[in-house]
Amino acid sequence: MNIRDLEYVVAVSEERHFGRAAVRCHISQPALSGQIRKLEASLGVALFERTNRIVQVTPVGEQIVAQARRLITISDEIVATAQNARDPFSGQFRLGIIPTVGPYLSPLILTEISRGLPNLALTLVEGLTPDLMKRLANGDLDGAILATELEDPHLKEIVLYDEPFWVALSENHPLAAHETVDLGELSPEELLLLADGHCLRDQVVDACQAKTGINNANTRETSLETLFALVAAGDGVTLAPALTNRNGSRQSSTIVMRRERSGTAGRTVRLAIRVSYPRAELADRLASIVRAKVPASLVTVAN
Amino acid sequence: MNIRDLEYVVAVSEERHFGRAAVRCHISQPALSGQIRKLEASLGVALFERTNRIVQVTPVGEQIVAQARRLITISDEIVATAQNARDPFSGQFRLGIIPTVGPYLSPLILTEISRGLPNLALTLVEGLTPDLMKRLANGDLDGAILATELEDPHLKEIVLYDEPFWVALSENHPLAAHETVDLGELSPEELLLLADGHCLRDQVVDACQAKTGINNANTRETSLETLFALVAAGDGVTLAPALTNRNGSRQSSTIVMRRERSGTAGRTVRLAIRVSYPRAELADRLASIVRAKVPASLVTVAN
DNA sequence: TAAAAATACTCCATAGGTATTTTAT
DNA sequence: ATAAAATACCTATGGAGTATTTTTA
Repeated sequence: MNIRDLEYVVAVSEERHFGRAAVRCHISQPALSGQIRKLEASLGVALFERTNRIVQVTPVGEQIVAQARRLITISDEIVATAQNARDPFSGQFRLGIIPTVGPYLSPLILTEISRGLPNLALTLVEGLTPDLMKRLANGDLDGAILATELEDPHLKEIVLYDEPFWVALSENHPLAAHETVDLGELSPEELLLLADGHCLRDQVVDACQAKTGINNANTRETSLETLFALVAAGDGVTLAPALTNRNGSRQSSTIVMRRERSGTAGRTVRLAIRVSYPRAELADRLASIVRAKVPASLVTVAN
Repeated sequence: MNIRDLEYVVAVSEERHFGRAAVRCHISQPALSGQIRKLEASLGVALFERTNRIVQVTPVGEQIVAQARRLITISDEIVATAQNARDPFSGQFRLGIIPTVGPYLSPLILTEISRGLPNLALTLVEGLTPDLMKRLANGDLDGAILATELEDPHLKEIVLYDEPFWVALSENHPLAAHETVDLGELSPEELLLLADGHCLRDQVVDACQAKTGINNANTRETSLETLFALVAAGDGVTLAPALTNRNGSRQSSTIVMRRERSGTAGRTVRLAIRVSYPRAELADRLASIVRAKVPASLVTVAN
């Protein structure tokens, strides 16, 4: 057996196609077929059932793919450990980030990261929470910026900041005249929500205690940016995380944001990493940069 | 990187000697040196600091050795998964067993195991609890029969049976005349104990509530068998697990065993395996054989 | 018949061997 | 002086390539 062979197995199990898996592994299809075949022979079990049209993973195959993923993650972590020893702040870091944080946080921190960590190759990956968590646990990502609790015991979090929700209104909306808005003053019908899968959707529904009365009519399958455009157009209102605040910006003069009166609605943004991730020092450093660069007027920084 | 290379690293870290590590890995010393050297080059860090007299593991080396151990365990588990799929009851099983269980349980089960699982290559390894737990977690063992709680979250247990403690006395001892013995009737001075490290020692001390009054004078650095010889010779008394019972045996006519009156003193014997161990069916089968073969007159079988 | 995996073969990188040298105590 | 790791050099296994064939939906 061989770590590379196991990577081939994982690739075939994901692609369900020897040719595409071979491309992904940067080898030829016959080489991949041969290695898989030899591994199956040495293990004495068939990992895949293939015809010329379809590749299926056998039940044992599924088990071994899962074990192979764990093994490959450790193998990557050995490389990360070595990298960390050579220079804790160099090498690669693949950072996942959810869509309701990414566009607002990235511009605040990227300059300082490339200034403060010039030898770090940071790769940003935007995705929804469940996908990012899976990829983080898989070893596909080194860290992820999320806004929900981590149930997975293999993951741990570094809290970054608490981010209140503001009410986003058209400037023509009657409530726009007030300094603050009570969530009770919003009608469930006018509340616009992101699609399922966005943690922000659930958090906004929670905050408005609007479990009843919410239906598909409230949902827009778009980004937060597009939702703002709809709000500006008078299509409705929404709750938005503080970092999206654009009061006073020229581009969006028809939208205004008002503080939520109770000050309790909000979310906690954190950096999630695997508990076994060996570069704790680097993760802490990235967290510090975020905490330093996020405006204290809008969010409450941790620690 | 390479799984075999990582095995070499673990071997060198344990032997602290390239020559001996090479023997253990069944390769020549130059081959081992070369592979380690190449791995260090590819990782960019020194794993070992060697002079011609001494080999030391660097701090990064220690981290990587720990990761390598985990990786190798998964690699072995992949093989076990395949073995399990081919035939759940064949292949190898390395079973640890503590010294106060081994000699009494083994003869009861080995025949049935080789009869019921003819294709299983069972290897018995006798050792003290902490050593067996470490080796089990390391992947050195596939299972271990222990009599203490498992704190390690990577391990889980299959309860085998509850085994009461009996009082072992010389036949000339005054209490030998009674059917049962109250632990309060034993004087702390005459109580003989195994050495530290045997879980039975602590359990006996607990059962006798004899924390005070126990000192080195009670301790004999021997096996339970030798302790019985001392008891037979009138050197003292001890508490012994039920399966050691030899009332009526010819060889040891001068020792008698009496039930402990309250019936509460005892221990739970269990089969410990890693939670990630893939051959649960095999472990369960081994546990069933133990439960079936252990005399219900002496112990309380689980489930 | 067409797409995909398997087979046949060739090549070369590298793991591992033996013989020897270097090094530090 | 000696034990042990490093170096030099050689061999052979096996991983990966290209060209081609087989297979089945």
